[in-house]
This record gives sequence, structure tokens and C-alpha cells, in this order.
Amino acid sequence: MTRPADPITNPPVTSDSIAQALSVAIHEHRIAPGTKLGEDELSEIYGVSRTVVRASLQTLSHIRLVDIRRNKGASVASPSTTEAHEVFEARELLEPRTARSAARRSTPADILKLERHIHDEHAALDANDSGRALYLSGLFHTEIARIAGQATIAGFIETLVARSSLIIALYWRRESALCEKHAHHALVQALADQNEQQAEELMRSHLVDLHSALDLRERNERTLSLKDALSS
Amino acid sequence: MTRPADPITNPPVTSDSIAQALSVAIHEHRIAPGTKLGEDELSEIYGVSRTVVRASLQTLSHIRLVDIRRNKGASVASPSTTEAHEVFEARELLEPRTARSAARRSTPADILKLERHIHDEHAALDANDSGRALYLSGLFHTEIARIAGQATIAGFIETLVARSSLIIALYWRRESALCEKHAHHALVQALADQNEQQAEELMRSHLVDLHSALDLRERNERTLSLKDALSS
DNA sequence: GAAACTTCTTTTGTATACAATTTTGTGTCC
DNA sequence: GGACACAAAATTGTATACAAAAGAAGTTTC
Repeated sequence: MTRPADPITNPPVTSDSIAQALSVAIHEHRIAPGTKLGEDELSEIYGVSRTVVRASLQTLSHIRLVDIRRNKGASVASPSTTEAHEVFEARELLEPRTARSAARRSTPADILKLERHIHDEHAALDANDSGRALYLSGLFHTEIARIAGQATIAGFIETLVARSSLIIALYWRRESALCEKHAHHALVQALADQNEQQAEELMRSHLVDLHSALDLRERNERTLSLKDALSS
Repeated sequence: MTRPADPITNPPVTSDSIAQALSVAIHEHRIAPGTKLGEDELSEIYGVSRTVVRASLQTLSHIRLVDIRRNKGASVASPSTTEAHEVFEARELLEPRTARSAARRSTPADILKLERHIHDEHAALDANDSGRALYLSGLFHTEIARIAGQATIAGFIETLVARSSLIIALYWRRESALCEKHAHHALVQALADQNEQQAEELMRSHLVDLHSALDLRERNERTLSLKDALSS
């Protein structure tokens, strides 16, 4: 009952490709934080055995997109407000310095790639696909880390961006519009100019803006929200 | 043929406990970088099936202590000089700031714990168990991150410390003695005094010392060393 | 003797079977 | 009707069986 594995029409389904697909779906807010990810369910969807599915879930749990609890299975992670602060504080520590390095090392090809990223983001927004726009906006940040040539730090930022997506899903304030257009554009300009100081400063303020656009008032670690919701 | 699981004499063997055991063994340099970690071999040693062993190896590969290549299996990672620089640069970015936070937040109980750590390190050194001393010295760093109350960053530092252990196994210069005693002791003093500035500065210089005690001259990513070794 | 081609052996990848645990449903008692 | 006990179903954890790939050894050919 295994798939014929026609490499043209049917790219092979590996545990990595499943992790990737789930990761994108979570980034794009098509799967909400807290959603149960049953093994049988996923193995049915992807046409592989639970063995493979379990490997992908383990991968996702290591970047903390997914919570695995023994005998309880996997579900999409649901970061607390404390964790949310931690994630953004970590980003504020890592990314400005990384943007500085990126400004020093960026090539014209890098700039072109980033501009194309921004263009795609705009297109997604115009198509009212805010989930996709958020995903692309995350890629923008990891791409800058990659340009900085610090693969290790880039890996950290990748996980932080992933968790940020969950945090935004949970705590984003409706009032504040997600207007990253200008921030990202200005950053690319600074990188193109190799203006290290400005790149660092723009990244810092961009992250502070994001952080403060979250509603992170303590709600007892998001356990009472159910009670709140039903107390009407 | 499963184990009776007497919880007193036989703590249950989980994939986490295997990962932990391997991690310590690697930290203590009882398993060298590059060593093949066969699944059958490990499942025999720990008395569990390959399923469980595979899960632990996957865990270790996510913190980059282990390299898994498809159809080739797992082996202890062997970081290149480039990766080594990256790891220490990341540490130099993260840890000084973290030490500063730790100085702000440390309690007398924390200080006591750190002092006990240092004591254990000395004991290991006196017993000529330099592997154990290195492992404890790594724990010292992750403990400080934990005191800083940034679990996210602490997690990053944990993986950086782990990889540092591999790097030290590969690139440590014999000439320079591993004299962390004083550095660690001075750091604890700064934390006890809640002297943020000094804690940050001591951590930075400690890491720079470590970094510069490595022999990271390019050797073509450590591929020629075999040829070198056989050219006598 | 070395390169290239066959087996044969070992090792990893995946599916499946079964055991252990949690969750859900049902009936009983008060 | 609600608290409890117990049985049934669903889900996860682990072992094992088999398929696929890589590595080793031996054979042929030049």
C-alpha cells in the first residue's frame, strides 16, 4: 500500500516535508494554537505511517511549535504571556546585532531577494491573505539572519520567529494594524546602504513596535480565558 | 522481554534518559566527535528497541550534538572551524547580557548553588577527571542563564555549551591550561554583589579567553587531517 | 594489480502489531 | 440530577517484521 513514488508528480513524503507543511500551516494561522494533532489523523492525511508522523511532530516540538506531553499526544503550542515576553526579549537581543552584521555583508543579490520578499508580502496583503503575509514577514527576518552569515544564530531566530507567529495569533491587538511594510522597506534600504548603525537601530525599533502591539496583560497564563469566555 | 520496571532499582529507560546519558558522555569526552552511533548497538546497551533509540538520537541531532544523515545513520557531531567560531560568537553575544540579568536577579540560594558547582569542578579536577570538570563547567554556564530567568535564551545557551564541548574536544590547544577556576569564582562574586556591569564584563572576557584558547586555523574543514596523519 | 561488476552482509527506513494509558460513555447508587 | 465506579473506545508508546539502502567481500575482466 506504499505509494509508487513517482518523483515527478509525487515528491516523496518524508518526515521533514510533513514538518515543513505543518510549520507553514501554523505560521499562516490555518491551524490555531492548542489544536490537537492526532497521529492517526496526520498519517491518514499524508499517507504515511505513524512512525513518520511521530518523527515530524518531534521535530516541531524541538522548535517549540508543538507541545508533546507523554501519553497525551501533540498539539500546537500555546505560549503563555511570560513566554511571549521572553521570545521578544530574545529577539531584541539577537536581531539588531544580526541586522548590523547583515548590513556589513549584504550583496546586491541579497538585497534583490529581500525586495522580492517584500513584494510578495504586499501581494499577499492585497489578496487579503494576512496569514501568508505573516509567514512571509517571518521569512524576511530569518533571511536577514542568513545574510549575516551566522547560521547558528539564524537557527535561533528561526525558532523565535516561529514562536512569534503563535504569539501573534494569541495576543495580537486588533486595534494596531500590522504595518510592517514601511519598517521592512526601510531596513532593506539600510542594508543596501551598508549602514550598520541604522540597520541595527531600525531592527530594534521594529521589534519593540511588534512587542508593544501585543496585549500581554497577565491573564493567569491564559487558563482563565475559557472561563472568561463562558461567563457572559 | 520488556523490563519489569521496578521504579526503585530500575529507573525507567525513556528516550529522554538515553539522550541525557549520551549527552553527558559526549560532554565528558568519553565519546569522541565523529563516533558512529549505531541503532542496534545502542538498543542493545540500553535494553530498548530501536524505536526508542531513534527518538533519542533525533533529540540529540536537534541540539546538534549528533549528526544524522539519511541512510547513513547517526554519529557524534564534529563541528568545523567555521561552526566553532559561530558558536563562540553566539555565546559572546548572548551570555554577557544574560550574566547581567543574572546579577540583577540572583538570590542567596542561587549563589550557594553556583558555589557548590565550583566546588564540584575543583573536586573533579583534583581527581584528574577533566572530562567531568568540563561537563560541570558547562552546567555552570547554563545555570547562570537559568538564574537570569530567560528560559528561552537559557535553552539556546544550553545547546551552545553542548557544542562547545565538541569544539573543545577537537580544537583545544594543549599549551593553554583550562583555568576556569578563577574566572568562575570571580563571576559568582560579581553575581553575589549584584554588580551587573562587572558580571557582564567578566563573562565577556571569560568567553573571549576560551575562544582564543582554541586552535581554529583553517585546515580545510578538518578533512585533510587524515591525509596529514598518514603522510609520515 | 586495479577498476568494475556481483553477491552477501550489515544497517537504516517504514509499516504494522500489540501493550499501556487516557478519554469517553454508561449504569448505578444516593 | 450529580458523584462515583466500571466498561468500552480511542490514542499513544514500544517492539518487531520487513523493505530499501549502503558497505564489504569476493570475482571477473582488462
